[in-house]
Amino acid sequence: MSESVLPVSAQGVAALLNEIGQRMELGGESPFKSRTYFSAAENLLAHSVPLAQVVAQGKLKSISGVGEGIAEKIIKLHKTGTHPTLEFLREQFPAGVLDLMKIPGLGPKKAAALYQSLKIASLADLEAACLAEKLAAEKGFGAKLQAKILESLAFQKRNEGLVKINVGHTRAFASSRALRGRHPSIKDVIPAGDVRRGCEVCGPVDLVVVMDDETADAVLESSAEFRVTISPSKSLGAALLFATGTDGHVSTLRALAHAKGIELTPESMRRGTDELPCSTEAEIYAALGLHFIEPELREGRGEIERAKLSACPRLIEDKDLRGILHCHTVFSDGANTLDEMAEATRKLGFEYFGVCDHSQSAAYAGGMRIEKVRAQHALADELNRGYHGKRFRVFKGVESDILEDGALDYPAEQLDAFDFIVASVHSRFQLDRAAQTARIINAVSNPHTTILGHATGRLLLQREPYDVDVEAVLQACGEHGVAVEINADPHRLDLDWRWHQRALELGCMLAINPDAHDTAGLLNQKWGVINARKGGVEAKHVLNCMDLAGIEKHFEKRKQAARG
DNA sequence: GCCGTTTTCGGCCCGACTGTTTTCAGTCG
Repeated sequence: MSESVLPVSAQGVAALLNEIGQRMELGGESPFKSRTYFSAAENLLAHSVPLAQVVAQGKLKSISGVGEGIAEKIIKLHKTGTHPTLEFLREQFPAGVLDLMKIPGLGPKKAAALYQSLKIASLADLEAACLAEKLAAEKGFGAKLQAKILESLAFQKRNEGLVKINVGHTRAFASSRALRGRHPSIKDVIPAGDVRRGCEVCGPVDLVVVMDDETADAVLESSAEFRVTISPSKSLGAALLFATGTDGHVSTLRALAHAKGIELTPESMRRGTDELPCSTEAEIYAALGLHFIEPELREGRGEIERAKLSACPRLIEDKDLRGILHCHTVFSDGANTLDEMAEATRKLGFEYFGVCDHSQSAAYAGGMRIEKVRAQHALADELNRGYHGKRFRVFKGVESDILEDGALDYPAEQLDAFDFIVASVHSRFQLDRAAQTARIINAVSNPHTTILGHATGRLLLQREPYDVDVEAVLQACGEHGVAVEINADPHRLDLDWRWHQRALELGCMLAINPDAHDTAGLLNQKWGVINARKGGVEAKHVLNCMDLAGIEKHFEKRKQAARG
């Protein structure tokens, strides 16, 4: 390592502040103190001015949650990548103890206790202790927790090597940029595989390197997290097709080709000794008598049979979205104000912004009591007066908790004051299937409900969906005219794309919602669009592809119906 | 550690569940 360190980015500094906070928790510091570090990190990330500029201008303390002490730490972390306080804390616990806290059921107290009593300093240590039944014998632990930990370690193992779509994309495009400079004969590097198919979780990076100089192959080697296919331009279509997959899709295509006397390989397409053109995938599908199949649909789920009969639908694209619904602000657990969020949305070219802060039961997320709702509505009215004539509107929404019995979180007269309502489950995940299903059906049967939020509650690679009869819920949404959310947060992407077609068959509209907690989160929309494409969704199926006039009418119609 | 003052220290987001206890601490959302 060289002495001169590049300034650490805001993201890097935020990660280090979070580490300080976590280590303070482990050390038993006041939870208020560690929480300050977490919120400073969050607000630093949400701050619109570049960190280097804020530091240079001495304006760190203008960031909420940053005072004298944390400002000094941010400066040192930014300039050197560390801080004496952090180094001191790092001496108390090995890094592996932080990993323990990622296991559900293990918080800072329990993680610290396990390190101190059993010297558990990694997930491997933890697993060994559980298998040896040592954990259950510890004070404060028991057989149930031990079993739950083993289960979640197994869950992690199943998902080993997988990353969420946003990380997958960053990785693939960064490696592709890096490779491009590697050799002068490289013409292009195209991410394929899971990334190109728009999968919600991605395995190793697949790249197709386009180069016509075959002697240069040796400069590129595949590895465990990296698979490279080298292809000349003339057979790029074939190479891309094979590298994109899935195996199921490709093997069905090959069988189809075989039946037509065509041999299809990653290097070529031939009929007997005749080379057929395959520089694009379109040429290959055409030669096989198929309409072109978009990469997102190539999952071996009947798409080839459908492509024999008709062209694939014009899948939704980013530009089809006209507005944004379901976002948070400082009125609950968001980091930006309502006007910052609305203005950022308008600048992205959208026609409307639907604010949906948490409802009163979500106390942990700063859920709004009725007085706070009134204040937000007054502010929204004021902003809308300012937007008059600018073809932009703020809609007064709310993300209402679905209570245990399926009721929404405000009395009916209050519900009536909102323009629209996203109803979501945030508690009681462990209800049995029948109760959970009945609860959600009850919520979507409420005439005030406009959209069902994150229908299954899954957190990708972190938490399984709650046990619910999705078919029955979608059927109820269809019957009651409730749109089903495709939550575009890359941690969720819920409703799962495998259910999208069924939802449409049952008469549901879909809504692609970013669930943004700051202005940067508005860009989540792109993951939602990719996911919807994977589900075969078209713009006409999506609520927020309606223009401003259209959605005003939709909300108004539902409100009239709710008033009966 | 920050914040906002009833300007110098007390409050900070809190209620419910879960598994462990044997009356509650820790975790979670």
